[in-house]
Amino acid sequence: MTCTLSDIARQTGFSVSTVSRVLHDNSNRYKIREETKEVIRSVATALGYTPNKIARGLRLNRTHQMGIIVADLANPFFATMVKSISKEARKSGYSIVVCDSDENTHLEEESIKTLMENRVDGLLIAAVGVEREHLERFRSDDVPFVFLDRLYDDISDDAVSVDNRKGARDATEHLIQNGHRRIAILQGLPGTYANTGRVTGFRQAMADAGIEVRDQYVVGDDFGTLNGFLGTKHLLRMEDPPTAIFAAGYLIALGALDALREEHLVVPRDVALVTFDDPGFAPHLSPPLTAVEQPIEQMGEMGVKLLLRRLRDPSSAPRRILLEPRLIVRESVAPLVVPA
Amino acid sequence: MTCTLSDIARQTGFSVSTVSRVLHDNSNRYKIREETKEVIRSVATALGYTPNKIARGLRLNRTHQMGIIVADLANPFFATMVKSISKEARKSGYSIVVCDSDENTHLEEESIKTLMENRVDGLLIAAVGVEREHLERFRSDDVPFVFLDRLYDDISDDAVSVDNRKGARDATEHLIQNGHRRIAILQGLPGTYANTGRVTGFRQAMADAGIEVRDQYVVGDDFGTLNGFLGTKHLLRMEDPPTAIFAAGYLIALGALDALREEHLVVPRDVALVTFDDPGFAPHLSPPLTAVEQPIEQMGEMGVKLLLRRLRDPSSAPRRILLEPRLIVRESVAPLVVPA
DNA sequence: AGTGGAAATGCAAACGATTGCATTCAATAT
DNA sequence: ATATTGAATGCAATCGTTTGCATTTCCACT
Repeated sequence: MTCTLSDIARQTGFSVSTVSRVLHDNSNRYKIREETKEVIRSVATALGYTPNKIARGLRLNRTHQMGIIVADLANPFFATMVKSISKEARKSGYSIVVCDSDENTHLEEESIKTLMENRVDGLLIAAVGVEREHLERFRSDDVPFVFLDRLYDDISDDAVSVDNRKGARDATEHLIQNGHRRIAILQGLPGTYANTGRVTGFRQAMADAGIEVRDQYVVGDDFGTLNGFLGTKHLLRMEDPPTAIFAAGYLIALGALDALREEHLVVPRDVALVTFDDPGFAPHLSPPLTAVEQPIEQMGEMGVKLLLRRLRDPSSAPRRILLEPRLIVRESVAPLVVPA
Repeated sequence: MTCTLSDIARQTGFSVSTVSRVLHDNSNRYKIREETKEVIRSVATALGYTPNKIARGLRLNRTHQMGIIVADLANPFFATMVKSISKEARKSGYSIVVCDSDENTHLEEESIKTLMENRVDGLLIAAVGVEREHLERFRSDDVPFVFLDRLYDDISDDAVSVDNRKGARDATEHLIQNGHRRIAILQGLPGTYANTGRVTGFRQAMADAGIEVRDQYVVGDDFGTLNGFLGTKHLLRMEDPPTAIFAAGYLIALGALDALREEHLVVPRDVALVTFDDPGFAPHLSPPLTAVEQPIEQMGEMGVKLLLRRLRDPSSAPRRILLEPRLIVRESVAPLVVPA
């Protein structure tokens, strides 16, 4: 039996308007006698009044909900991101409606449609990232989008991501500084924002050090574990195998680790390994994995802030923010020992 | 410029009622001429009509949103659960509003309040699980609760969890069958539903095998990594250290692994290790970890189903479902070799 | 021709809030 | 005494739907 403003009005003898003003309007535009405020407030708590955001949303055209779409909630990366979004959104009185697109463009489109029907005030989206036509179709000035993690180069919305190039460069330089020259990269899905950045950073670091990157040292085509496993096996079978490997994602690194163990190679003694992305369990692997940590929480937080800013000031210029990742050195890279 | 039913009505010359019936009512209670249906539908798509669920929610007193509260979204366990909830909910046209209580009773209460204000149709909650008074306070027949994973023994709502006792028994029996007698348990937070069940299962298995469990073999007080680390260190310092360890959660197991490595003990040669909970990376640890896998997806799915059933039929008897976990044998347990 | 009934559609109230524009009343100023 | 003012409150429209109850039209049947 939820109670409404008019229930309180009836009980107190005041009008619905007055009750509404006492309970919800904190701008001091209306003068209400202290005494009546008290009466109304006490009756409200007595009846257990819970404001109806649905009704308010209809009237004000603001639901105080934001929509979130991520490509895979079961991925700790996105889960952590959603957690930080939730925390930041709550601070401003927003709730989040979460959708999982399951790395599927069609479900992504469905999700957008649903969120639009729910009249969310804005949308944070970590897009699947291959196609984008369906995104354009829903762009409207009414409901702002903020892109997270997975960007499109020429998109004109607010966006937050991580400097993939920088992270990859740092990781690669770390290998180079440890004396490695024959360095391979296990890449993710070609054409995606993340992969392109990471491969580019890798190449830059190699070029800066004056090392040629051999074509056969660039292997893989997917961010999954199996790809890391197969890619590593492939590398190890070469007549001139690499002494160090840079994995473009943590699942890839797990696959690499499996392959190396299966070949009875010890990390870092026989092969050095660095990975992009630093999942929580990385310190507990053996050896603890050297990894590029992404500022995930910060990304979620910034995303919410950008969205809130746009809701306040819809005409402000869109911003694109690149956060800095950080190389965390643990024990999976050792100086190269040159065979005597 | 979102378009409404009345925009379509104006364009087509029909009344709002008729437009509404064509676009949303698929019960054949009203007869509408085929021809007018077509006209209305085509104008609707031409104008890009998006139904306003807020308005509809107000009228029908149904938002088609369900609220989810989990204790920690960054925990892969809950992330996976939310993912499966999202999938199952979408099938029935429901969206999910997600809150993270951060293992904090006060935030949990706040979350419930927010979700109530949002007028979600029902609530799925993986509770923090120590206190419960705040939960009772919000119990109402209007908004049904379904408890997930973390239950209270005497609660009268629908609930789904996992058979912790059975899982712990299976794990312990596996150790016993491998010849172990001196078996320790690293427990989680005492007093929580999960911990109690797991400890009980452990004790049952030991009792059934006629092995006495020594008090000093039951250590720990928290589900975190540090607790696993410290607990293991403690066990290893004993004059009569255990030959096998059962960890009540995966973070505990990670800590145990760290401690064992630090002591230069090799799993499973020197110490056997089983854990409750089977995170995705368990197969990639060295050694691959033998673990009790929980049917997480199924739990989310069942939770949604229970909630939907109750929404359809509010007076049906509450059900409490216990799902079966499954021991996955990998390589962290070996037969005990008795020193000659 | 009159009646009954079905088919097709419209009217208007309701859901619970917000808010511009009255209205009432008392106090102060002229 | 009257006009002016401001404080305190109420009226009623509005947001976009849904739906019970008309209403209109038309056809079939006696």
